[in-house]
Amino acid sequence: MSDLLNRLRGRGWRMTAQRRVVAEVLDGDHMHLTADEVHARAAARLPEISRATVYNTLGELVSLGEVLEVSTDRRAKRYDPNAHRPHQHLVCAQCGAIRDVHPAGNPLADLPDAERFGFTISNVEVTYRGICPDCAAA
Amino acid sequence: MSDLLNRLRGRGWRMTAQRRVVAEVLDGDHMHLTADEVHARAAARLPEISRATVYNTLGELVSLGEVLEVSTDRRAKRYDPNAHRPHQHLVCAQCGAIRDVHPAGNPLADLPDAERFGFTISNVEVTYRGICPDCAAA
DNA sequence: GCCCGCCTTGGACCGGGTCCAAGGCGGGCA
DNA sequence: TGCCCGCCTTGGACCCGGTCCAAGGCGGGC
Repeated sequence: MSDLLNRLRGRGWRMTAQRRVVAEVLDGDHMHLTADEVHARAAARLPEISRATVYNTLGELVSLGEVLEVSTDRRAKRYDPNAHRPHQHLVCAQCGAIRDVHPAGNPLADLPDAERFGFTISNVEVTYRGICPDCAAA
Repeated sequence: MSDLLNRLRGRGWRMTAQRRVVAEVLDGDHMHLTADEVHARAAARLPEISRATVYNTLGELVSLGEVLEVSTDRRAKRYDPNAHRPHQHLVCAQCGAIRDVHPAGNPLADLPDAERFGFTISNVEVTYRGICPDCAAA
């Protein structure tokens, strides 16, 4: 559980109360929180923590590859702690709920050479959109 | 060429100089312009046109299904006049260039039932990211 | 236990986008 | 052809997520 903290320490992170709290919020339950939601949860434990620090820390976690940034809409970015198994996202068009999903096969394989226009492709993002069971029932 | 204008008239659009100019800018060359770029090109022909009108008109074209909104980054939305043939996007991670691409097969087919969590999926967006030949050469 | 320099802070700022009330003008009808 | 209704346009204020900055705080190696 504090594997994450250990990895971070191992990478030379100066361990501050603020960083620990942010890392723990993300590691705690695997949701797709916005920066503001992370800030709110962190502030519940460490009331003085500032918005800027949360943004800084999230940015560092992203560039260390410990957390993924997800932009499924044009509202706030969301942070996905599930960075170690490749996956895509399924989003409810109505309530915005997000689920990690694992499509079969490699989505890159679907793009013929003639459609690559000489690009060196490194990454594919797939977003499935639809209505979740809860919204369908309502 | 003014097929677009005819369709819009047919749908009860009140045809104003502003709307005509915005529609023509988009219809003119098939790029992926931002709202501000559309505004700049429209203003070259109709200097008094306001930003608000460009946003309104783009929004209407999108909801009429004549233009697609593309959000490949967290900067400005882009508007894709190629709304009548389904396609995905290939984006240069360095310069931001965007190309329409047509993957083989239906990307939806790759998502097993067990990974759909009861959602009714209506739409899939795929973004391929990489380096374009120009940036690779530089 | 000290001290260097990385981290945190809060508040200003930014950019894309939306909203609004007031006035303009398209186009159906006579 | 001309009038008039009501849809469209305008510019400027506002919103929201995010970034930047200078000053002070504190982690942790020695």
